[in-house]
Amino acid sequence: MTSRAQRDFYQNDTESVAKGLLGQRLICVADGILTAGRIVETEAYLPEGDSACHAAKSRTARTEVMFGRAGLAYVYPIHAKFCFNIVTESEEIGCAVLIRALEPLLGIEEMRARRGVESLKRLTTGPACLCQALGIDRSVNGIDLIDSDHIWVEHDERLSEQAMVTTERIGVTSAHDLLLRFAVAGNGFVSGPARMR
DNA sequence: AACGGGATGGTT
DNA sequence: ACCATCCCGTTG
Repeated sequence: MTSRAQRDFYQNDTESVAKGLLGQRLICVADGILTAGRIVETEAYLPEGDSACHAAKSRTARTEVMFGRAGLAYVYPIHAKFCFNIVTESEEIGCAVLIRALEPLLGIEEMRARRGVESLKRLTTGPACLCQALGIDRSVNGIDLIDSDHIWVEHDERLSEQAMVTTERIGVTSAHDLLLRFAVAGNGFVSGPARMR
């Protein structure tokens, strides 16, 4: 049984969506090859009071999709790599959830080929790593996850609060006080202590 | 046109 | 701890 996440799932406050995405499956078809992983780590970027949110700084060509409808993919380049986000809340509100890590489920050999590494642990741990593994690039920006046959989210188990851990976000240089990183407690594919700053 | 700083990740 | 690498927003 499979059920794709619908618009109403994303049309929610960003923190709730970030938590709700934990345990769900991200499916991507790139170059005719399907890869998938279980979402185990996310971060929320809020429309208000969050100086680390791209949309909070400026509404430009880069961040325009963040102001679009919930369920759109927001892919931005950084350091010659890409990060994958899902837009949340309402149109004209700039916010999104960053997907930071997956547990590989399908297409693992293709992930290895794309990543150029053998280690299962290193395939999809880290936002740019999972993009490379799934074949997510600039062309994914703006795709609607609700009706795309290229990339979407399927519901799996809904995690309890006790099954999650909450921490500060990784790599941000402002808004350190906000606890907006969520991960599956004890999951080995969550980006590790070495990256906790 | 020039400049500087990343929501990174791999290496030393 | 360092830095490769490049895009984007800002400034001049």
